[in-house]
Amino acid sequence: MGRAPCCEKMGLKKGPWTPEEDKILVNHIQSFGHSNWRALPKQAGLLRCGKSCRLRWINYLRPDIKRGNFSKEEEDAIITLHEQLGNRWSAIAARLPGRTDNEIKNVWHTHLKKRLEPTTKPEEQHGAQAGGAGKKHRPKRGAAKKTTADDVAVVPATTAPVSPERSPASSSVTESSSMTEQEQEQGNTGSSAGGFPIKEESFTSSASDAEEFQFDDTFWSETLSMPLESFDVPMEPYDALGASSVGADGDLDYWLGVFMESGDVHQELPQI
DNA sequence: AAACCTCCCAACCGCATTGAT
DNA sequence: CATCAATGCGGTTGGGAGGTT
Repeated sequence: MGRAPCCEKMGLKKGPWTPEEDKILVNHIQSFGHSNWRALPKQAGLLRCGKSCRLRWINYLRPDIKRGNFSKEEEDAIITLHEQLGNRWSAIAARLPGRTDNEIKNVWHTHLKKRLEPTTKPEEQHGAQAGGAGKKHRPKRGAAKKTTADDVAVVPATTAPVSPERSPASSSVTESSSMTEQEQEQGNTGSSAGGFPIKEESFTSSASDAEEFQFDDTFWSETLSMPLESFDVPMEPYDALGASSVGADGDLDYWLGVFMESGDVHQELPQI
């Protein structure tokens, strides 16, 4: 129904986020949580709409996001999950800790989909015709661009438990109304995390703004073990990943290490 | 060495759903 | 019960970067 007016208001900025904006947003969420996305930009002093802030946070700034290329296991998991869930990216993302629906969606459309294309499976992989511009068979650019960690840092157990189960009965695809209880919990009712198991679980036990605050606060203080005031100092997570998407290698390793140690990641894995 | 082509990622848009009043 | 407001989700697009010719 009443659709949010969103960025139609004049003066609201659009387009790529600057490191400065990222900093402001992270700092604000870190301090006050994100109970109200609509009001958040005003409170934080950002010339963005709440929707944009939310997207930026969920897809990029959240500390529990795993960046870098997808491992083979993750890709396989996505394929399997997609067979079961269809294009319900948020539901798929809920089963891949650290991955966002947007990211998964991108990966799917960029290569997984092609890979599965029945008729042209191997050919396409080799680049339809090795001749021509011959661009298709080149190694993933992401690998060069991000050089990350990906294969190295990817949480090993991440995808292992993911695939097979999920009540066969519910495996029909694309039914928006035939969600399983699990999905409903994870995908839809996710108060604010929009299908992120890590956060979700943390929140479901409480589900109040206060809790969200606690989560963020706790998380940041634990992982960064640095006071908020020191925020002037460039923070690895978003700073390094900032608008230019500079290599996140170190960051990824760093965060993964932190999560592994804290046990947060593993707790979420056996989700299926 | 330059130009062209393709790919990938981040962000936006609009609709659907849910919750509150 | 109906309406409004806010959030969540999926589809689509634009810009930047890298590779090949």
